[in-house]
Amino acid sequence: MSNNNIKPTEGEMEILQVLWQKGLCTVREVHEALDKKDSGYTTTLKMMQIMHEKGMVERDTNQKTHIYKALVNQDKTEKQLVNKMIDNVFNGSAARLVMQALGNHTASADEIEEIKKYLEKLEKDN
Amino acid sequence: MSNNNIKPTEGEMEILQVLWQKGLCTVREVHEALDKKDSGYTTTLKMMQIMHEKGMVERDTNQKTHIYKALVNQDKTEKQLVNKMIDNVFNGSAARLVMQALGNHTASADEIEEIKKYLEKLEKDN
DNA sequence: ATTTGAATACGAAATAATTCGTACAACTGT
DNA sequence: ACAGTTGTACGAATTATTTCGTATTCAAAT
Repeated sequence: MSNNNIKPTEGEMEILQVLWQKGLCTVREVHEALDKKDSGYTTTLKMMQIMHEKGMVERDTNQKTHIYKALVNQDKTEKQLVNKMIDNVFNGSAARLVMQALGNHTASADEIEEIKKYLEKLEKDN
Repeated sequence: MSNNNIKPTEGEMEILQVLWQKGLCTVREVHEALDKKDSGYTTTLKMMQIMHEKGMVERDTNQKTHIYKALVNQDKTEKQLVNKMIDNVFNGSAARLVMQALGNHTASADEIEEIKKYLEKLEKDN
């Protein structure tokens, strides 16, 4: 129960996405990765500053151009969001979420194989 | 591409949840199903009125006590939200979402069986 | 008929999230 | 040294969402 009951906003999630993927980033790198034609550079800057205040990211301010890094844990955050969706949208049924996810965004044959393996492993562990 | 690019808010989702499950509902029924000690009856009422303006629900106003019914499609909405999460949180990988969902909210043995069947069906259809 | 309770309508406050303008600081190249 | 460019800081406007107070309507029970 340690620290985070963090609930990133949608905009924050987009930024975290980039930080998780790239590790260390300047604001500009993040902004470009998001290539939002709809919102300006200072918007991204501001959001990252707010995330810093909230303790979601840390930054190195030794250089003029600051370097940001995610502090919130990716796996934990993903779990949180998925759980929330399961409760919130699928009335607690993980299975329903899974089927919706697969029926949908059609997973490739490889992905399906991978998932099957995963399921077998889960069954063994019970 | 017909009508909805609806993006229900979190509060709206909670209400839709109830409507989908029960079919027809009064405001009070919805409010009670949500048993939020934190927000009052008129809040739920107002939200449902707004949802009506947005065309997410319809209502029968023949009686004093209005009867609401969801207009947005459950399956479609779920798909939308799941897709969004896949893109937004799992960089496009449905498989990653699935594993997160399973590893997590541990699905029962029955659920796992069900999912396996589903996967086999998917494979045949390719 | 009058009171009481349960409903809706509606405006507006409170809160949260996003967006941006503008000022100023630091580096770059001339 | 100075102009131009790129960066951060920060307040404030905008927009979205949630919440509620208050007025009013309707129906039922006294």
